[in-house]
Amino acid sequence: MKTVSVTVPTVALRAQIMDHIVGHITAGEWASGDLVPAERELMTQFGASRMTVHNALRDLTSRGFLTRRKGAGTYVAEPRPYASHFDHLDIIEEIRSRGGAHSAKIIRREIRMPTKEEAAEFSSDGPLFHAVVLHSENGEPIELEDRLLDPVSIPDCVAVDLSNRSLFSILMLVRPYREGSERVRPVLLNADERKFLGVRAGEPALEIVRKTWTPERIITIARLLRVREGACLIGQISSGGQAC
Amino acid sequence: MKTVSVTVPTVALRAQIMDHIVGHITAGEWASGDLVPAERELMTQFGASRMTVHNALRDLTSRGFLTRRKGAGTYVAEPRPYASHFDHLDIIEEIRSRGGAHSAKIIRREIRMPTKEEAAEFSSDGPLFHAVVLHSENGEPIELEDRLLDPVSIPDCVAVDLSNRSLFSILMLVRPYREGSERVRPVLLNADERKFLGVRAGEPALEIVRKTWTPERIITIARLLRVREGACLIGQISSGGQAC
DNA sequence: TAGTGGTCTAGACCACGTA
DNA sequence: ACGTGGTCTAGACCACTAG
Repeated sequence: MKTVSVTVPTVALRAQIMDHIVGHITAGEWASGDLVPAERELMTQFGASRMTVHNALRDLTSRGFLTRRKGAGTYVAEPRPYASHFDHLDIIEEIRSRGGAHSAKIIRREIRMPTKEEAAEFSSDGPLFHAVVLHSENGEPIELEDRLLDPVSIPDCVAVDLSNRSLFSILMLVRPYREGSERVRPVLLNADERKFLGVRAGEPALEIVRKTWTPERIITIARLLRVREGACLIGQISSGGQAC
Repeated sequence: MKTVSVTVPTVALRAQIMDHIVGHITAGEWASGDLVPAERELMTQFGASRMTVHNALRDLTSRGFLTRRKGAGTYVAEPRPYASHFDHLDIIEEIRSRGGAHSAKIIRREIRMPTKEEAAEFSSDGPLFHAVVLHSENGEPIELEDRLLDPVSIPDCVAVDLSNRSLFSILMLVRPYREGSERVRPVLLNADERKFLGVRAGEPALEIVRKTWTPERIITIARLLRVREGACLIGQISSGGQAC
């Protein structure tokens, strides 16, 4: 006889408890508002300590599957409303992920004084960096980027090479963990825009207006006009789980 | 002398540790890839037990602020690429949130056999529920909804009152915790579509094609044509934290 | 080998809600 | 009064990584 050491595929107790509960929810056996077994009950059911059970339930709560009320109990959460998710906010990344070749042409790049409206948007009378860049995929223009930037955020923004890196990705490096808003709508292009983008009148275009800010101030406002492949946005829809 | 009992605003130790770390990250003092103090070090720094420190770090890891490697250490995570979020996938909710009055007109509602392409999409030769609904806000049409639905998901879908509830919200009730994909692009409308929506030729429209499924099968495919207020989508941009 | 994170236990005290 | 979740401790054993 010989003793052989075997790697037992141990599944963490916490994960077992979480799977057990999520399983019942997604299977529809436990509906929204239903009471979930109490911590002390799950302890005996799984032979786990209270800490383990509690951490499993806390995790599921932060993911949006459960709601808990001190003194009352643990309940299956209401499914949160659906939301759609779009990645690839950076046109250069988007093109690369499709396997295309990106090129950019700088149409304008200057530091100038803001108009009254712009000064109000940025809550500042200081000069603004204004860039207009035409992005192309495999030689075909797909996005016209018109961007205003508070130079305070990127002091050397005038020196930046706009053709290889997008201003967007540079902002991400300098100022991660920010927030913003986005407005998407279909528009008709004017003659200048059509000329730059190389499309004929009547060709539908997508306008994306994006504002991003730090807790203190607006950093940048971008107006993106997209045509051809660029005018098509692909997103994912999700709900229920996940804290977003 | 009298002893007065005071409610001390105790901040949970775990939260203190989390705030401490997130603070250093968002302030830019700890950059991506930097090593974060080890659990045993934070224990002495905060006078906390290892469980408390560990749970704080695990929480921040699940939120995307940190990455951890067993045997190596805890590091500040790379900021994840930006993503934008759109709520209000339900046109009726969207209109209500604007304070508008919703009305709907059923243009088509039938159960019919699928075309070859549709059968392939649904991986089923069974009959499909096909509905076309025109949604209006304050009397003005803003969305033309063309929806195919696998009747298996909602057996009594033919009986549903489409004017007060959207099929979307009903699906949410019956089948929460699903996923889907969404494609958004600007389009030109044909004569029929313009007639229904009451817009003139050349008016830009937004097309949204949405597919949602359970782990097993596709439930529904919807093609939404949006004009006027409906053609404008407002979303939020976020990055850095949060596990999505 | 020393240090790291991953996991778990057994017990404790507290605040809260229900009855 | 009792059961619930919220929080924390002080230990323990393990697997992994690095020098």
